[in-house]
Amino acid sequence: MKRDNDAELQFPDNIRRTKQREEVFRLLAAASGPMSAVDIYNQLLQSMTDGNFAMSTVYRVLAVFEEKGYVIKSAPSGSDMSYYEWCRGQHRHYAVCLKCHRMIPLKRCPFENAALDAAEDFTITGHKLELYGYCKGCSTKSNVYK
Amino acid sequence: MKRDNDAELQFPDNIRRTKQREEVFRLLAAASGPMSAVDIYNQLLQSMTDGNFAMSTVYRVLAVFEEKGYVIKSAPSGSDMSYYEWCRGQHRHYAVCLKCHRMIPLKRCPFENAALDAAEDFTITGHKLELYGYCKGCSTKSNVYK
DNA sequence: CTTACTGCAAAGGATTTGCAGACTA
DNA sequence: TAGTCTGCAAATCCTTTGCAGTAAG
Repeated sequence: MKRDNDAELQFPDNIRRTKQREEVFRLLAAASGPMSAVDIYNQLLQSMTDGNFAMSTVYRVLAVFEEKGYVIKSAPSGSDMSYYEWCRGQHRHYAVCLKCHRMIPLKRCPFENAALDAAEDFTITGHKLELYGYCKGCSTKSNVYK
Repeated sequence: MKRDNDAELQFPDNIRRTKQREEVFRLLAAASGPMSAVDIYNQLLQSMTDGNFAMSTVYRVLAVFEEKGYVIKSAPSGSDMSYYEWCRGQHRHYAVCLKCHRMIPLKRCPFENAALDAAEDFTITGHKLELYGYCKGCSTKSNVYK
């Protein structure tokens, strides 16, 4: 059931392998949604009982992955930091919970190949869609603010 | 032709009037698209020949406007700062130029009231859509990167 | 062995906050 | 006048960068 995401993902072979990069890759490959640099850093601190990890290394590794096109970086409204996701071929869209900030992937892109009569004189190369609201857990807790 | 945006916009009467707030309001009301706090600050420095304006005041005024629901704050991908727009009733979507970062408003929301079979167990309260690409001026300059 | 990568610490840029004085209602 | 708002400067938070040591190919 999780074969689509797990089994096929491999560390890219046009990037120098280091322990740090492999660790970041492993986390992103196993993640179900985008992670922040801090998320990654904290998880690495736990799993890495040996050497130390620097926050700056996380950012640098992510920058390399993004530059090579293996990682997508995004900054949802409401949160003031960036989130990173391993690129699994086709783009993804998310429903972002206004309370816990979890990003829940949509099952498909609501646009597909529909011709958008968007702005004139504009060459569209991509798009980003986020739905905002409350996830199952948060919507039942009733303390919905703003 | 510009009546829709200009003539009807008025300073909200449930907010204390100060010169600074009126100035920020005036700029946002006259703007054709979202402005950053720095944009606002710079324009204010020019028009305000008398007193001084503090960057922090701009942020505080914007925060009040947003809190009261008069201003929408957004953070497009590619830029690392937020943009603010006076809320004109219905929400807007934008085409964001990857080069000059201009945000060009779309003529209509591509969703309208279509039922999105989005994520299950998720209560949608809003959404955000951005198209990325190149505006007329930038696409003809051919130096398209990334 | 050479070049690229990492950890550490310090720097940067956008945004926020503490505080005393200024202004609105 | 009472309470809110502002300017200034310092502080935060996330992210980036300089530098010297370390590891990959």
